[in-house]
Amino acid sequence: MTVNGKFSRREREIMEVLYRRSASTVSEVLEQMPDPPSYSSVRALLAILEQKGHVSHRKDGSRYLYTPATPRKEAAQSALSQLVNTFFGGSTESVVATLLSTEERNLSVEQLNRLGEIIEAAKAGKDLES
Amino acid sequence: MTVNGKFSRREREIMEVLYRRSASTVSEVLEQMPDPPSYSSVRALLAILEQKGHVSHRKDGSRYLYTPATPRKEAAQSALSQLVNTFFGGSTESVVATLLSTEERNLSVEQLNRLGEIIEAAKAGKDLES
DNA sequence: ATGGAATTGCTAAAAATTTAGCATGGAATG
DNA sequence: CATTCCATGCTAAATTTTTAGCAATTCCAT
Repeated sequence: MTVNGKFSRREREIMEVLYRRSASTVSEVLEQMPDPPSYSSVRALLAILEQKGHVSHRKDGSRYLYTPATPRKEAAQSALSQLVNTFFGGSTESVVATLLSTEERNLSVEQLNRLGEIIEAAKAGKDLES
Repeated sequence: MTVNGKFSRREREIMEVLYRRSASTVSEVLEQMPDPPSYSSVRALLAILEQKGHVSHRKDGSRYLYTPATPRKEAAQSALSQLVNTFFGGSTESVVATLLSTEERNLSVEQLNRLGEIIEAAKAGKDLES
């Protein structure tokens, strides 16, 4: 819900940049934007986002560094559940399957092994509960 | 990129509903919307989305059934990569880890087993390549 | 058939988003 | 220093999004 919520198009674009890069200056945000607007626009949008409480800034010399107000981890979980629900009917399995099958993301054997371990660990955790 | 792209807030909300439910009438979309606008608005937005090529409609008796133009599977992959990149630095492992930790309580041992199998299968596929 | 309910086609207006640009102040450079 | 470059504070305007509502049409139950 966090990067979805009620953001406008540009607001969302900016939030995404901030989550990809963490603390960023206006110019940095601008550079990372697709179909980038003017410098002025980015500034205005950041100000709005700040006023709404989604972003905060601190001074770094003469310019500002902007960061998302809600921590990446939290936002990530929220965005992930949202996505699992809209596109995968809430099925974690489907997500993992898709994640592995997507060609671009061709995983090495080592990576696959680590994923296996993650799952084993989860199973182990499960056992403790019974 | 598909449910992100350049959608406005309402457009995005509507697309998400359509991906959750596939073919839907205007009223159905309306019902599923958070902080729902008027019936009129939904109709207008659907018309715009259609004109832009993001949804299509067919007649069902006297009303229209709307569906997303790009198939769910495709949109899902696209949205997933987008999310993996913005929040997880492109790391599939992190995503799986988060997926399991967020819903660990809800995943049964059987589900975990199936996930393990999915990974084993991917490994097997890998072997064939060498 | 007939009245009511639901749905679409349109058009116009309200609201929100997005953009532009001037004025100002600090930092860096020569 | 003086000048140039960047970055900010503001304000106003352009554009897009979002909403509202009337008229016409179809469907359904009475």
